[in-house]
Amino acid sequence: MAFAAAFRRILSGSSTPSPILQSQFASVRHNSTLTTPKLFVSGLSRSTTDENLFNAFASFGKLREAKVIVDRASGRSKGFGFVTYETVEEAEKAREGMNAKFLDGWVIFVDPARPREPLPRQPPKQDTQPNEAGFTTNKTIGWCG
DNA sequence: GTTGAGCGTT
Repeated sequence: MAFAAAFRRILSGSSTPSPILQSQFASVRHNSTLTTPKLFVSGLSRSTTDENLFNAFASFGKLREAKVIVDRASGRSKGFGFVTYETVEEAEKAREGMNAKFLDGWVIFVDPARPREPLPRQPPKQDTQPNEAGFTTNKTIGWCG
């Protein structure tokens, strides 16, 4: 029975509203806007396909992509998928509207997806630290004879 | 045939 596991997942509390644990992606802020129109939907049924995901999230905005990740080896669903909207507001509405909701008999969890493709216009600001200091090779060794 | 944390195949 999928309902038992679903309720178990509800009571497990995947979205724990801890004010201390403020992650960049694991935060469920009711008043904040998402930074990406891409949503990560987990808790899907193993029978849920892209069409089910699309039909479940199509009511919140225009979907660019609704994909359920299926295992290439077995060809079945991995139990999670991704939903991409046109705008982040739609994604936010979808997240607030579909988080911890039922889909195909299972409770799904909607969260902002992690950036899989690094934007070519937005390079990760990684400051290159010049490690030149502290490694001055002392060639004052004149005793090597 | 089946059992539940997670971030995908372009």
